Amino acid sequence: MRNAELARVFRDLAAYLEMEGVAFKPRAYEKAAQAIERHDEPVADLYRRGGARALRTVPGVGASMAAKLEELLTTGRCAVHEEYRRRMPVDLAGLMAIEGIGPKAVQTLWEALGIRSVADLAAAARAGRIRDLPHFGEKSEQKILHGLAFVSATSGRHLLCEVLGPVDALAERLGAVRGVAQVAVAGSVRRRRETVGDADLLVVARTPGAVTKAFCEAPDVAAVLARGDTRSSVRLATGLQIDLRVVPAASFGAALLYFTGSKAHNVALRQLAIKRRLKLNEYGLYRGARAIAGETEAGCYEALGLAWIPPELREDRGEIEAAQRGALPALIEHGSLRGDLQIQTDWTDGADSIEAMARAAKAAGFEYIAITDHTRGLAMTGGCDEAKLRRQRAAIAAVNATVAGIRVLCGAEVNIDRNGDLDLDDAALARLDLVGIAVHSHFHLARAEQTARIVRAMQHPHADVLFHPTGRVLLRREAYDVDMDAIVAAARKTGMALELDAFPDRLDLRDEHLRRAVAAGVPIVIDSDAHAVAHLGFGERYGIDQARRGWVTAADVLNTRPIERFLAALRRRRSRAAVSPRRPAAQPVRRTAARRQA
DNA sequence: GCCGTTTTCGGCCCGACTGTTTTCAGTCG
Repeated sequence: MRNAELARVFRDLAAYLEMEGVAFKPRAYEKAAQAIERHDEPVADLYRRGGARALRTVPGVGASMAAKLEELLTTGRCAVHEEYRRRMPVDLAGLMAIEGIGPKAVQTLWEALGIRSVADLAAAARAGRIRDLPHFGEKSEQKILHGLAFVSATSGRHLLCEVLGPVDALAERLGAVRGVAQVAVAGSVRRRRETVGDADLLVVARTPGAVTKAFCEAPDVAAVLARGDTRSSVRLATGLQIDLRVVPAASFGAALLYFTGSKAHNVALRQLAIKRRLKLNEYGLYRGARAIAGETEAGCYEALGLAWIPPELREDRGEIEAAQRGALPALIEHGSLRGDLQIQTDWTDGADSIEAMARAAKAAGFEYIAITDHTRGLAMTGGCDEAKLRRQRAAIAAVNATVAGIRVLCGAEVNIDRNGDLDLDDAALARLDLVGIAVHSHFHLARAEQTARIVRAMQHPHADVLFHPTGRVLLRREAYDVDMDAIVAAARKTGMALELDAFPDRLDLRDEHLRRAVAAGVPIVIDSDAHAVAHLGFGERYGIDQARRGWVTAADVLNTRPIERFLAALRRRRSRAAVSPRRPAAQPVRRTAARRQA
């Protein structure tokens, strides 16, 4: 059993206990579920090595939970969980994924209307049967319908991070088949879109039958949707559809171009070809009946008078014109990051210690990191107040003294309150090497108010970086309504950096916002938002991809710089901010006023 | 149910919002 499956059982138990009104236990199960999910190695391996005693080394797992884990790992079942499920056989995770629905709502919906699934809920809401339930009303019903619409609009799509592994594994499997000359991943996966609907693989092979067989009979395949010599299609157990195309070597480049897309990019390229009295399709670039390119992508671009365009840019957002002018950006490369500036530890809601994070970051090749635990406004994480930060400063100094080869900076992820004030006093902020500021509450303010609140926080002279600027969670929560042009303008004016939070379900900023920011000359930082040692690679793995989609170069990113140059940039920003006029007091903002600010 | 540099028993999870209510329950971060 994988960690994610074990965690899921514990999450269910937390929800069932919550329904019973049991105190404290739900939180305990929730915490343990999180620890299991984040645990570096499979908990199953831990058990194999050290038995039930070893299970108790997972934080939040004591005797009772270790026994349940042991039962799950040895029998694949948990009697308590099954008993709950027998009494209330509902899709807990699915229903609770809808915004505004928690354990108690699930219970009411089940007991009053027999709702078991998201589909049941949709039917009941559309029939107007929700509004008459106790503690529900017309507005709750509307909210559920809205939540359902959001879930269905995103369903069928997958996070890039969940797709890369299985797709690469399948590509590797095909590459090992005799007679296969080339394998490539195409489609939106190659363009590194943050979410993908399906994946495309391209193969050049002398023996299409053998490749097709290896593809359709791969271990993860749940269903074969189509099976032919040039095109096959399967669905994995995760629901992801993967298409395979077998193409001749002479057409490989043209096919790769065609199947990488985007559609808009392809249309623009074909129009360009027509202007030159050429024809571009998935088999090649043709003048009359004669192919003048097709074997390689670069050859196709060249014959169209273009430099080769990196896949991340192929969205028809000006990349073709830039390629014509020879003005494509020198995109940031993997391996460019020297620092990671958003890291949570076990001082708040992270899983690992400062020292463990420092050692892991050093091993990953970082030269510096900033510890940025939450502040007191985020009470649920045990957020730091001024005194706790003073103690942490001493702990960080101790780590700097013992761990050589990496510099650990004192920072914080400081909460922005409703008025745009920060929840630490100025003296404490001034002592920090790096002040990240972030919104964690009041997501549903009107656009003008939300924007004004964040802009006001950005004007604080001690603030260095705006963390996860839009607050979105991919496939789960929309970004809050904020005027990004106003945020970019404020960053430009204050010299503040905007973060690309590379946690794979955030990727916040998104591509277009990154592009606007760098066009305005706003510095970017790319962070992992690590809550555990295993997360430290996120910046490198997902952040760089996303940054490339945003036309970002290494020079735009502060944490590509060596530590001294990085710190110098922060100092320049702070001295600049210190002489700028006092921030206006918080006051109700009219829509027009916010627009002028932009 | 877990945990321990005040504790092996007694704390943990708190504040704000929303929608449903006329004083509160549920959800969220």
